Parts: sequence; C-alpha cells; structure tokens
Amino acid sequence: MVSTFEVLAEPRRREILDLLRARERPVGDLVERLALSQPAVSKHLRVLREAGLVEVRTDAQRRWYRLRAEPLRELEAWLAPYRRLWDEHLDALERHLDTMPDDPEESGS
Amino acid sequence: MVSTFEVLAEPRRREILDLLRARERPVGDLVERLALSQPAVSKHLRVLREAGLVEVRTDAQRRWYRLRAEPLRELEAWLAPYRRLWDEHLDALERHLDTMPDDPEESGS
DNA sequence: AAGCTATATAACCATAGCGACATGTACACG
DNA sequence: CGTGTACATGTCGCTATGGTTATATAGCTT
Repeated sequence: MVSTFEVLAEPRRREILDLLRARERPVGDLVERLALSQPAVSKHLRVLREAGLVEVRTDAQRRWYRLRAEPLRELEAWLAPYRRLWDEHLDALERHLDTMPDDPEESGS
Repeated sequence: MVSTFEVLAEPRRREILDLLRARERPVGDLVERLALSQPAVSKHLRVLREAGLVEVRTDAQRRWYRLRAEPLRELEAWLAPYRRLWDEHLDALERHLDTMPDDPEESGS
C-alpha cells in the first residue's frame, strides 16, 4: 500500500486530481489534457484508485473518474500543527519590523 | 530541484520534521531517534535543506537543525481548494441522513 | 460474428531513490 | 600535532517508479 503523500508526489497525479476537481471525466479526456500516453494515464489512475483518491463509474466502454477528497484529510492532519508555526514566524517578523528604526541604508551590502 | 511534495513523500523526512517541530536538534539526536544510519540521516537533511524546510546552525562540531515551515505553504495552497470539497461531501451526507426514514432494515444486504 | 472504440494490463527499459559501508573534513583537546 | 568526535560526501547495490510498445478485455455497432 502507498501513502497519500507518495501518491501526491507525482506531478501528473496532482494534475489529474486538479482536473477532476472541476468535474467527472473519462480517461480519454485526461489523456488529451495531460499530453501523456493512455497507458500512462491508466497507470496513474490505478494508483489514485488504490489510494482512494478517485472512484470509477462505468458507462458502456467509458470509465468516468471522479474525485474523492476524503483521503486528503491525512495530509491536512499532518499539516495542521505546522500551520501555527509559520503563522508564529510571520508574527515574529512583524514584531521585528515594528521595532526596526527607519533607516534602510544602515545595514546595506 | 525537488518539489516539496516529493520531499515529503519520504516517511523518514516527515519524521525528521516532526521531531524538529519540538525543538532544534543536532544530527546525532536525530540518528538515535530514527534508528537509521548517520549518513542516511545526513542525506535526508540535505534534501530538506535544499528544499528550504530546515536550516542549520553550526556550533563547534555539532550542526543544529531547525525547522522552516514556510515552504509548507505550497502544500497548504494546493490543498486549499480540496478542503471545501470534503466539507461539502460531509454536508451532503448529513443532509442525506437527515432525510432518511428511520427504518434501517429496509435497504439491508 | 466482425470490427471499432475505450480502457486496462503485461512486458520491458531507463532512471532515480534509499540504504549501508567507507572515507573525507572540520573542530576540540590533550 | 595527533587523536577523537560529529557530521558530510562518495560509491555501490537494490528496488521502485514512470514511461513506452504491444496485447488483452469489454462493450457498441452493423
């Protein structure tokens, strides 16, 4: 099994998800937009499927792929504790700038 | 150059960041806690450094590594549009459950 | 049933990533 | 100034991954 992080490491797979964010799409549609071979796209879709990031619906020969955002919560959860950190750093920077004297030439080069 | 996504695909690197979230640490400390060889850890640290996810401070022979959360904003930014999606889906589920009649036997098997 | 369409799978190749071991480098200390 | 400590870097082997080409599968269509 592959973690959500590894699945998203692939730029093409992120592109696919971005495309599916707009709407459900058949494979051929993705192939066109990604300028990638059909088997390559199918392979990525398989990985995404096994990670639960997409669902398929069969309609005659067409397979319509749809986004499933739920596994992205894992990302969200991991990221959460870091969010406060960059906020803190920004605050620190602001405080720093607030206490700076207004002589930009001073510390040059 | 390596994208933040690829950098975070490695479980060990996420572990390293998680450790650094608590406090600045020298390499040896990370080696102990990760049960990984020192060169392996150094290699991961190099990747993290080049991605701007950590900073080093030299103190005699020790190198103290510190977290830099800022590049994680890229993740955050990518994730943002998806966040509403899983919220929407939850809402849809809730609405669905609200309109369900209370006869759990009906749709069995 | 034959043939076309849409997609999946198989087989193969090239490359990259991660690990371990060995070695280089920088600093402290006696 | 040689030795130990703390870390980085080089090299190598293995495995995994992503791409391509060829082929299998499934469903219309006539």
